Amino acid sequence: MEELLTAAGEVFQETGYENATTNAIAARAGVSPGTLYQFFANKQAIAEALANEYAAKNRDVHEGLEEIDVAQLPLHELISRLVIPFLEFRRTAPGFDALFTGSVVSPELAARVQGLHTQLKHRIERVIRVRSPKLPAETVQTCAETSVRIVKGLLPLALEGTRRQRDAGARELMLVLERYLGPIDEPRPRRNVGNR
Amino acid sequence: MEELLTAAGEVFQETGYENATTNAIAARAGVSPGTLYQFFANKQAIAEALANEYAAKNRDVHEGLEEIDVAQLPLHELISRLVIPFLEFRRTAPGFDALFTGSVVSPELAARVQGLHTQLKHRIERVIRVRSPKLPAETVQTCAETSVRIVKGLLPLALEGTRRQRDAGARELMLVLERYLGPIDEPRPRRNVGNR
Amino acid sequence: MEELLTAAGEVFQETGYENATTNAIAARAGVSPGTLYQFFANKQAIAEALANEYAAKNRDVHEGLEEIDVAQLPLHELISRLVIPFLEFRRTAPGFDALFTGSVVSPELAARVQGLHTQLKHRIERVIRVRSPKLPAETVQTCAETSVRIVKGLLPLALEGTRRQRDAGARELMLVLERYLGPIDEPRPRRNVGNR
Amino acid sequence: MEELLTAAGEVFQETGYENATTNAIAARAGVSPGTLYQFFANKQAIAEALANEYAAKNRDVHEGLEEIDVAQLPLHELISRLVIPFLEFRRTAPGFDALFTGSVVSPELAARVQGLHTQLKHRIERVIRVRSPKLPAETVQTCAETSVRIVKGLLPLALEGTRRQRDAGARELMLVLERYLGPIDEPRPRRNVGNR
DNA sequence: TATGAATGAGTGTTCATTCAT
DNA sequence: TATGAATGAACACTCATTCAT
Repeated sequence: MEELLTAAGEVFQETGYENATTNAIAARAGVSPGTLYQFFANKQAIAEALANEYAAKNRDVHEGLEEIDVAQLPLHELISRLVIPFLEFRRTAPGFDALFTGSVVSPELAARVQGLHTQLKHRIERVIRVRSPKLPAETVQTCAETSVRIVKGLLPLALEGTRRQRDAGARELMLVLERYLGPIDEPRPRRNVGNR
Repeated sequence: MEELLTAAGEVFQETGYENATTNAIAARAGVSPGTLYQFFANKQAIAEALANEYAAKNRDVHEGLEEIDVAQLPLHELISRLVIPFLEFRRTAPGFDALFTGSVVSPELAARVQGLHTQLKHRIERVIRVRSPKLPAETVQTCAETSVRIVKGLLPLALEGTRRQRDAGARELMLVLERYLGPIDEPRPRRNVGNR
Repeated sequence: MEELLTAAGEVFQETGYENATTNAIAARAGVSPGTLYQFFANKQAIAEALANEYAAKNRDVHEGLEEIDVAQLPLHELISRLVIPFLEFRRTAPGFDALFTGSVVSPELAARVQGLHTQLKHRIERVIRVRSPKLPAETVQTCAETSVRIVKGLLPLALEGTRRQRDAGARELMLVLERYLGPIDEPRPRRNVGNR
Repeated sequence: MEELLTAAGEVFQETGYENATTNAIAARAGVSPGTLYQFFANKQAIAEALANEYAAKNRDVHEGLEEIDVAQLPLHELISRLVIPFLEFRRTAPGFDALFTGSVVSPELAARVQGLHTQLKHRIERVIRVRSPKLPAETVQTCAETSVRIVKGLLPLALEGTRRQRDAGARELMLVLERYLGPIDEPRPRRNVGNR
């Protein structure tokens, strides 16, 4: 039930995964606890389903980004085009952080949540490979992993506080990425630009 | 009791703050639950004491760093001297992360834990001010805050996995910091070096 | 749940409020502890609900007593009509005394329990005012308060022991009240009796 | 240790027997819990010893009352001479009521406490026998028992509240006793009084 | 299918009691 | 003898989960 996942996301955000009660989630969704357990085997399954939903949403986040843009956009702008939609997605995914940064949850849930991390990392790997094709595979992986960690670490800055603070946070996040990735970035110049 | 805090750190690390039981902590420390409650008023107090202990340890971490080094060392080396002792400290502080990234804890505990963040931020602010005295105060603060977040985000990379992975993680962390801070860094050259 | 209050009354009677355990009450009622807590917020709430129930029962105890009887019945008989139903009620209110004479309970519970005392006192005040309308208000209050205390003090005599002992106790209680209230009692003779 | 019993009396008064903790009693007496347990086998034993002490004190309370006074004093005055010293004693026996009216304590403690009741009853029986020697033994016992209960019931009125309230309470207590015992009282007039 | 009352194991915490010093 | 740190059984209360309806 979509209602249930939405409710779960809200409750997770408010109280954290551990402190969230299944009864509270059911109540928030306007159903009885029994109903909840007809859709989800247990509390953990709710979190897993939520993580899956977020992963799916997340997958669609960069759909608008054409291959050619990835290759030719200046790094600064490319990062904008990557980061801003991601932040937008995060703003609509309550409870994401509660799962993402939650306390030591069970291994299965951790793995599921890790999926979001991996998903993001793969996307960044692809971008780097396109722009810097000569980079050794291992370096690409490291850079992608590091980039994801940077995003994770700076995310709160870009999501919390006033509008102004959030904007500053987002800019800071993009700045860090730009400075970190700049040295390994070798964008191919647009041909028509090169002509002139 | 030091034993109890150690035990608490371990249990927090293993299960997270919420899932840790006071009886488990007591058992780990080899005492009865009653004994635990002679030292700490309640579960939260244990976490607060632990956070305090970590803060104290953390304060001592950079004692060996002379003012003159802060001013004159090449950025790369300065970062080493800052990050490596910090990583060392973190390796001896089990449960630090369970508190640092724990789910929604009580405001008091959150404040106490936040103290660790602030402590680190202040240290970095001082360093930046010494090296780049012309930087506006606000920029200094932003850079420090961002640096702390970078550290937080990349820390797991430098603490988990095999020896080799951890070393690579630590190098990556330092690399990000160097690239991020490099553009604003204006170290004064050593005079005697300049003379020759 | 009525079952639970009954069980609570019994357990309170047997062990006193302080020593009664919520688990024991639940077990006596044939339910699990969790169920108990769906009806009552905490142990104290059980006692309060029980006191309320007793207060409600107690209110109904003298319904059959007509105003005209209060005014005209000989004192001896009036006291019978007041005391005997009250004793009857007490016999069906296990745990009443455990609350009434319980050790230092919380203020709220004490107040609730005090309500039973006050209720009884008000009833007696009304009776005295009807029969001795010239008595100063303060005297009425004092007499009522004293009467309640007498009842409280002699109640065990009328409720414990063999049938014979209880009957004797009840008579003794009524005797004390009669002798205490006799001197201030000025019943109006029935008119038709007086006329002839 | 006298200190310990005094402390126990105070703590019992403040919190009731059940809620009193042995540690609190020891602390109040300025000794360690271990020391307490060298004088008393357990918490109950403290209460028993306290009851014993009170019983001993209580025994001495009416020492000043000569046989001849008992026989010849007007009832009103005799009651004064009995009640007032008793009230005085109660005022110096903190915790007496906590035991006397405490929740359902263990049978042994109840018996010990009952001793105080019995002691008082015997004293009243003797008084009644002296003044009304023709009364059947059973009646004497009943009257004594009832008198004790009256005292118990009205005691709070004579011990609590302001000075004025306590005095009024004491008077009311004596009034009830006088009215109750008056009808069975047959004091022998003083001979020398008859001469004049 | 949806309900929601019922469950009961498990939690944080207390306190009468002990015993090594 | 006096200590007081340590004990651990027991309590009030919670909540993920079940199942008769």
